[in-house]
Amino acid sequence: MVKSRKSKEKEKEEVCQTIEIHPDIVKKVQENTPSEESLNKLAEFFKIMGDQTRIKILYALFNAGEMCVCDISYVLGKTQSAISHQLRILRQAKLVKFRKEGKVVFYSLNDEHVKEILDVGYSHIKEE
Amino acid sequence: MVKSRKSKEKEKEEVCQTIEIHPDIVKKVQENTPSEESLNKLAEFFKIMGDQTRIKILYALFNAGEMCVCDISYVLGKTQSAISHQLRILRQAKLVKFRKEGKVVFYSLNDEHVKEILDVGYSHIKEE
DNA sequence: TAAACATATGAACAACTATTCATATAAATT
DNA sequence: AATTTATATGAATAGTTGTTCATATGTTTA
Repeated sequence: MVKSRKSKEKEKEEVCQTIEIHPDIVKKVQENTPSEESLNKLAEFFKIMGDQTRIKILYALFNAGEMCVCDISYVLGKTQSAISHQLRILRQAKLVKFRKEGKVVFYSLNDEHVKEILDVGYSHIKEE
Repeated sequence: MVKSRKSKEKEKEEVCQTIEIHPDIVKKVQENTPSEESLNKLAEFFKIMGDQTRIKILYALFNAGEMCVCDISYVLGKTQSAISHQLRILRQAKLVKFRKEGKVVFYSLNDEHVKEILDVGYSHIKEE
């Protein structure tokens, strides 16, 4: 069912004419791609990192080590409510952990990866 | 203006009573945080990674090396239009590059970082 | 040059999300 | 016990985003 348009080059047959696709490429891609569930989780993870407020919270926690909600609100210039809502999301994603001391709740990064990912992202946006 | 509630431990004064914050912590965070512009770009970058379709495209390109739009559509089971729209976003973010050969447009990853970031993200979601 | 094809794109719509506002909970202070 | 303080959370809203549909662009083939 596959019609290769050109075979000048050996591996260049993945052309897509009349809705027919070269099966080798398709197979290769399908085999090496993580499961649907993993891809879901991965997208979900990046989605959580993809918000300015949350990025700022993560950077603040990295620099301070540990901060209470009120401090974060002050530093970021956002309402306590907005910060609390975002902290809940970060908590559920297990990107931050917390510790209660009386009324005050201290948040900190939960994971070595978080800074690592921020760094890789940073070096990407800083390149050119 | 700052009232430290407790000084049992030296560095634990970042408590936030009556809207007053310990200035040392605030200063430290403010000095070490990337510029507003960088944080914007960073959030924007992660936002782009935070979509299942786009993640799948990136994985497919990584595995195949190079793919035309129609191939991608077929592998991901999405319409050509949906894929084209997402490719435009990936293009604008410089995550993919393209090469035209007649009618066909071949896309590939533009950046070493892309796979690196996918990997770091993957190892995060695979941990527990 | 007309038809077929691969890709791109604008508009519309539905789904999602971040913030605000009001209020709840829970701990500390008076 | 009542008040103050720190944080959490539900509901409402405004803004954003991904997909679909229709169509445009540009290339190849007949």
